[in-house]
Amino acid sequence: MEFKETKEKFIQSWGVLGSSWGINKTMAQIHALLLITPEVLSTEEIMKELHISRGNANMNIRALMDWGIVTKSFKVGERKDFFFADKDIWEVARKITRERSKREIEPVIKILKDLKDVKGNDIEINQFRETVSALEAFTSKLNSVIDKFAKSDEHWFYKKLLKLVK
Amino acid sequence: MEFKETKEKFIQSWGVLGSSWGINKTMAQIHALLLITPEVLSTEEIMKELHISRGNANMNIRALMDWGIVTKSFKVGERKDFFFADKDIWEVARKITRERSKREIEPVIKILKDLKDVKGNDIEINQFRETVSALEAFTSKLNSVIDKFAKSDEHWFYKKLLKLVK
DNA sequence: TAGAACTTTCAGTAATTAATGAAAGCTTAT
DNA sequence: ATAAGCTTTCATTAATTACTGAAAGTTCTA
Repeated sequence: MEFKETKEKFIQSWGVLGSSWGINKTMAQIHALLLITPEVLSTEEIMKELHISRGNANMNIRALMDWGIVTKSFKVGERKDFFFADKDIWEVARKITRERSKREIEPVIKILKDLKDVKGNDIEINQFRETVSALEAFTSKLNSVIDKFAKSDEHWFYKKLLKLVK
Repeated sequence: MEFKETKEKFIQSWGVLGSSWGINKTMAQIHALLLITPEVLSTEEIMKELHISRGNANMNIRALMDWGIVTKSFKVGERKDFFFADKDIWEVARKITRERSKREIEPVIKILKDLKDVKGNDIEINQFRETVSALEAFTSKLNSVIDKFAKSDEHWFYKKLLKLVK
């Protein structure tokens, strides 16, 4: 297989994985492209490589910067912006994890905490309270693991993981 | 707040959480409804409660059964199917985790394993190989943790988690 | 302060994904 | 064998989500 095809297959696959995890396809593809590119890339270059429009490129590059996994950089004598991705996969995983927890899990925990205070003694309400409490307990626990992960350094977590899987 | 509203808010929130994790809204809502309902429900009842069509209800109930988190049951003297959800949240989490790993993570690992064998010595190809290897290592590790989790009983994993977070 | 080089926005459009409901398919009872 | 009661399918339609590209905005240079 040609390197060009290999590269395309990788970008493509990463896009598919992204969409099934709620990250939009183009965002995942731009990230994939930057991950495997040793130098920085301009918006133009990203547009050309992925055959996407300026607006689309701009929006998704910004989203990647918001997530903290892509950084803007400059070249002397050039006015254009250039971009590169953090190549440390653990760091990337930590940032994504943290960001998604903040956006998706934390608001749900907040709602669950409220809802489990519902008053009443019907069998229906009891079942409700029990389920919501169990979900809240689970989700909070999960979130605290995520938080720990997000703040950890690679070696600490890696050691722990090894123990866990052993 | 009325119990009815509380219930609706819960179903609604669970639907939102579901969509951001690649599980379709209705599927998550039916699951939420069954989780908080002490008795079994028929397709009709689910349709009425969530204001959805017969086809939609049927498709998503089947998906929930495929995932192994909802079960069909019968009532003596009735021909209709009834459904209930497994109320054990840990068990549900295990099944979802396992299912998603199988559908989404494992195929990607397979592709990454192939791609990292790309031949060549350009700086570009070296960066590619390095990134893909790192992703593969990370994803495989993650998957083995998931697998361990999926096979574990609650107490084993809970104890491990406690240690991890401590 | 004019205009070139570049970035951002956003209304309109396209693509994707989910939902509907009528029809076809089963199953059971007589 | 048939019809009632129920489930499943799937072509059509609706809703959602993502993308485009032209125009407006910004920044830098001279």
